[in-house]
Amino acid sequence: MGEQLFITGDGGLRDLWREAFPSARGARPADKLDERETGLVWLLVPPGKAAARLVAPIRRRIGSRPLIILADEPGEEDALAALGAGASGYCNAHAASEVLLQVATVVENGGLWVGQRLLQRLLAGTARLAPPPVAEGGAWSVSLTEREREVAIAVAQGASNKEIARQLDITERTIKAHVGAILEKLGVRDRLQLSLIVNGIEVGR
Amino acid sequence: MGEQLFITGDGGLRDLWREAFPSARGARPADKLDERETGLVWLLVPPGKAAARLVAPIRRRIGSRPLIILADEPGEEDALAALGAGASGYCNAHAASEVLLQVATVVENGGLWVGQRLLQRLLAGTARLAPPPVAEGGAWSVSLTEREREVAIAVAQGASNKEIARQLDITERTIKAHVGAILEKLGVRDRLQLSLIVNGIEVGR
DNA sequence: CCGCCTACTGTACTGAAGTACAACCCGGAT
DNA sequence: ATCCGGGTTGTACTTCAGTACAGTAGGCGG
Repeated sequence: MGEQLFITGDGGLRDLWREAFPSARGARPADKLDERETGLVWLLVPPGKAAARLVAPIRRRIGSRPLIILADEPGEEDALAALGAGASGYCNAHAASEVLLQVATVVENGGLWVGQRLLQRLLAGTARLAPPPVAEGGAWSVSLTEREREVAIAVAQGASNKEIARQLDITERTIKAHVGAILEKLGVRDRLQLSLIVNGIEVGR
Repeated sequence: MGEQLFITGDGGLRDLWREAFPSARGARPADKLDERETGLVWLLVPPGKAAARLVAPIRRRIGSRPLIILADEPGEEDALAALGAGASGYCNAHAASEVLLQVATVVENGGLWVGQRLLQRLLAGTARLAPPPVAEGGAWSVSLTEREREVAIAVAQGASNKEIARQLDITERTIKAHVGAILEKLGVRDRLQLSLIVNGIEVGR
C-alpha cells in the first residue's frame, strides 16, 4: 500500500483513517504538495459542501495521483458530480477502516470505487429506494428462537436452503427443520410468504 | 487470490489467462457449477454477441459471485449494458495478464472495473439522475410484456402458479412459461428473489 | 434424575417450481 | 407471402422445498 495523503480543512487526520493507514499524512487544501509522492489522495468534503467544486483545484495540483472523496454527508448526486470531475472514488468519511483499505486497494489498482447502486441508477435511469430494512425484531419474531430468527432473515433476503446452510455452517437438513418450524409458528405456506411477513409487506392471503 | 472460473464456449482457457491465474479452471456455459466455490467468474463474450444477453442466465447460476465480462470485441455500449445487467467488470479478452490480475484485485475487493473513459461518457450522456424511486411501474417492469407484469405482481404477492392460473383463467403450464421468461429477463434465480425486486427490496448483489 | 427445550442430523417421500424442447394461433411489420 | 413476437399449451424431466418419522446431544429447572 503506497503513501496516503489526506486533505482536510485543518490538515488533521481522523482516528479511523490512522487505523487504516498508520503512515498516512495530513495536509491543508492550500499546502504545497511533494511532487515526488505517488500514493492516493483523499479529500475530505465537509457537510454542506459540493464535492465537485473542491475536486477540480486539487486535481490540478496532484496530477495523476488518484483522488478519493471522503464525504461527511454522502449523496448520490454529489458522488456523480465528483466522479465526473475526475475523482476515482467516493465514500463515506466515517466508513470503517476495513472499507477504507478496500477502497484504497481498488483505486490503487486502477479501479473506480463506485457503489453498485449508484451505477445501476446511472445505467437504468431509474432508481430504487434505500433498502427497506428487514424489520429486525418485528412482531413476526416474537415466537421464534434465536436460531430461527437468523434463518428467517436469510430466507427473507432470498437465500436458498443450501446457501443458508453454508452461511451458518450446518447441514441443509437442519435448515429445512428450522424453516419448517418457522412456517408452522407463523402459519404461512411457504418461504415466499415468510419473506413478505419478515419484510413487512402484509398481503392478503 | 481466490479461485478463478472462466466460462467460454468450449470450456477452454487461453494462455494469457493461465498466465495470470495458474490455477484457473474453465467451464462451458451449460456446465454444472460447484456450489462451494466462491471466487470470481469470468465470462467470454465472442465477437458479435451482446454481453448483456449472456450475463443474466449466468448470474442466476453463480449467485453472489462477482462476474467479469471478457469481450473479444469490446464496445462501450456493450459494456454499459453488461454492467447494467449485473456484471462487476468488463474488459478486453486479450488484455495482458497484469491487467487481468488488477481487474481481479479490484473486483475481489468489491469494486467495479469501469474504464475512466467509459465513466466519463456515462456522466456526460446521462447527466441527470433518474428521479427518486418509484412504487409503481418500477424499473423491473420495463422489459416485461403486459402479461408478464400481471404474473410478476401475482408472484410477488405470494401466489402459487396454480392460484395465478385460476386467477387469469389459463393453465398452470402457461404460468410457468411466463414465470420462466420473467426470471430470465430480470436475471434472478427464483420467484422469491423476483418478489424482492418487485417489492422494491433488492438485497443481494 | 428426569422431563423439556433447543439445536442438530439422517432417510425417505410428496409436490411444487423451474427447464428443455416443441408446437399452434394471431396480428403487425417487412 | 413471410417473418416475428406475444400468448398459449403440451410432455417430460430435474431440482428444490417442505413434511413425516426418527434419533442424538447439551442445558436447565423441578
